[in-house]
Amino acid sequence: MLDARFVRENIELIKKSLDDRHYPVEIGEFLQIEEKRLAFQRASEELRNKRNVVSEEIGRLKSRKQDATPQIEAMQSVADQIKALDDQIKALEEKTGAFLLNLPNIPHESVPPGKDESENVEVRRWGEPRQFDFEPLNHWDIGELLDIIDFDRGAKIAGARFSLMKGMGAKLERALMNFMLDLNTSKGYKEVFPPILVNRESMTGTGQLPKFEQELFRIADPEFYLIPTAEVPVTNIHRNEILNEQDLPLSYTAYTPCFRREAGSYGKDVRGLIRQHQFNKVEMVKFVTPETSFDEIESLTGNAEEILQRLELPYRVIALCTGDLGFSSAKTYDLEVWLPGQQRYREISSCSNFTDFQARRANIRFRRQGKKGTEFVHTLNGSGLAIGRTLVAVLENYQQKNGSILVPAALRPYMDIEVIQ
RNA sequence: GGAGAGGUGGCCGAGCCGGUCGAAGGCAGCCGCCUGCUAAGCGGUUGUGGGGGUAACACUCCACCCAGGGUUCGAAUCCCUGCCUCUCCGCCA
Repeated sequence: MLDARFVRENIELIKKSLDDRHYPVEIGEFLQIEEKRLAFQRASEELRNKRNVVSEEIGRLKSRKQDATPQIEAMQSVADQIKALDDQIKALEEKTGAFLLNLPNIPHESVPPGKDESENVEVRRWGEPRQFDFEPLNHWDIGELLDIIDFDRGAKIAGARFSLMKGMGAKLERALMNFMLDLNTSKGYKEVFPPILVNRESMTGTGQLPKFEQELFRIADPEFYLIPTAEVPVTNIHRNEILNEQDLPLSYTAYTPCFRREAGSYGKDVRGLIRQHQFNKVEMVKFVTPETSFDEIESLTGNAEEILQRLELPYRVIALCTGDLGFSSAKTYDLEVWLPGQQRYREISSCSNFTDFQARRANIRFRRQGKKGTEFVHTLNGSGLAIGRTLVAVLENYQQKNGSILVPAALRPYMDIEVIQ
């Protein structure tokens, strides 16, 4: 969320931002409503001041057993006026609040302009796609041939876009989680294991609600939301808190299952593990001071890249353009891993700087040493990495002619075997 | 699931038969004084958000005693709803 006063005073910047994002929002009304709201607020406060002064006098009179009837009668109408004004203020606030909640973050100046994903910019590549002396298989074929991924039974148990990991497939999944958590904690990230059902406030704090309700699984009674990413519970660790400058940056890593409706993606990636309703992910989340956040996104992305490097999986780094940038993000790098079965790079991580956008929604502040007042922190997060897609990449990149899978060296301590067959 | 207690400032903790309570007291922090040093002692000071104001301070107004409603001229104090914590009983592990 952006600050109401900031929007009031920087309306041209907001217009440009929305334009860059190709994000149509009607902002004409906002300024007028705000003006009205402020005028009503001033009027209401003036009346309250009057009421406070007279009420105090009434108290004094009564304690001296003197008559206060005229004062009380005069204040009755004032109370009514205040109430009427406050009702109007509340109605106006609802409008401006809804408007602000649906306003996306402002892209950073370094974000390449563009209308959609076709104009994203490749920043760098790492590793060479392997040359196969046979026709590489898709991971779903590999998974079924080795009997380590069972899509039919996943569908029987739950439905489409669910799968059952078996034997070495399940173990590989677990090995990847542990490998990533160990690497991240060795880089200074604190491991946490948060709730995966969260309340409405948390979902609003990180920006999933109210705009993206249709993406989420919800439990009706009592009301809970299933997290679509660990970003939600982990960022909300510090919701409504004031942190100390010397404690920043705070870095967390968490493994959680993630749940997504994937509404509107019918027909996309229907086969395989790429797009599931439930998937595992290790996430990294940072709380930093404003002046460091654009350096932090580079190091955060570097941390995610190192996971792929250690697994020796070829990938490229993509800078999302303004038109493809997520709602809450000011800048995002996607990591895309090479999938031989599909002969293309596929997203495996997304690293974003949300600047103070989430922090303002979630009210996460910090105090500078020796200074009065508070500021909003900047929050960042990145997948490090999506487990299911990493497993896909391992299967497809490490497949051998005889149908077996070579276990990447980095994972052998976690797998106790060298080959899945 | 049944019964009860409670949620107050950075922390502890009074107030809770409505009025001068932004809130006693203690601790912690900060600034002075004192002291050969440390400790103790003495005095002062310390929240957040939003308006107005200022070059920036100052200053000033409003709101905030878990959250949201209500009663009242006036609510930390009374009423309702929700959330959370704790205790006992029951149930399940």
